[in-house]
Amino acid sequence: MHWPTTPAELEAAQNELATASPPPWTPPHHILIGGVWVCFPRGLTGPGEAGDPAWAAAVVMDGPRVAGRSAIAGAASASYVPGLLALRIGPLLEDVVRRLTPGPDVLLLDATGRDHPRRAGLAVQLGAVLDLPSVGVTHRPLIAAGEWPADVPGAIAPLADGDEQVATWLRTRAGTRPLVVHPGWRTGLPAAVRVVSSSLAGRRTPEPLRRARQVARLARGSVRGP
DNA sequence: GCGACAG
DNA sequence: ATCTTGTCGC
Repeated sequence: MHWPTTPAELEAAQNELATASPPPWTPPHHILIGGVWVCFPRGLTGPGEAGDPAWAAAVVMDGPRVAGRSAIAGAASASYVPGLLALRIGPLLEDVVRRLTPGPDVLLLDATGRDHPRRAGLAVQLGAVLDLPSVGVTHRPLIAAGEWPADVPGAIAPLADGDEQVATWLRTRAGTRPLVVHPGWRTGLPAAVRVVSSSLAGRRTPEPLRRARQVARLARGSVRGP
């Protein structure tokens, strides 16, 4: 599988992914959890465009330890359009995760899964491309809706598109906005929530994502934005 | 028509 | 995503 380069091609790939039924994955007691992140120049505003400078980083964690990391400098392959995020950063994400050693058992990324116009957000697609269980974590849903959970760590509340639950709010920390957890490739809601909950390290954001963001920003360094 | 819209 | 400012808590 490779990355589509046009909206029509991506939509076709998403429609295919929406009906895929890969073997479900259940997290074992001890797993390596990966996180991947892409950052852009400071000062970049709006949806951006193809060719925007970009830095991607990935980390793999063994419990509290960073077992491996990778980073690359590259360019966005398209502007950002809701529902078509893969066109912008799909290739960068795949590239930087493939350079990660050791390889993770499951991958976290900032993207939706089934909370998507075609039920196949980037969290699903990247997992499929890499043949790796994946979980999406976002600040807000793309199209799903649902009331927030109680202000108690671990509390969840459904996010639905019509009558179908496609993701879940998860209160990772009291007094802070809940995150949206998206089942991705080979993961269901219980597995996705377990993976995220087990990687929090007392923070609002899963540690693999925080560390990947740190590494990406470090790679960006002091490069000036527009 | 208008607003909303993963990053 | 990124920026800015302000506020609160350790």
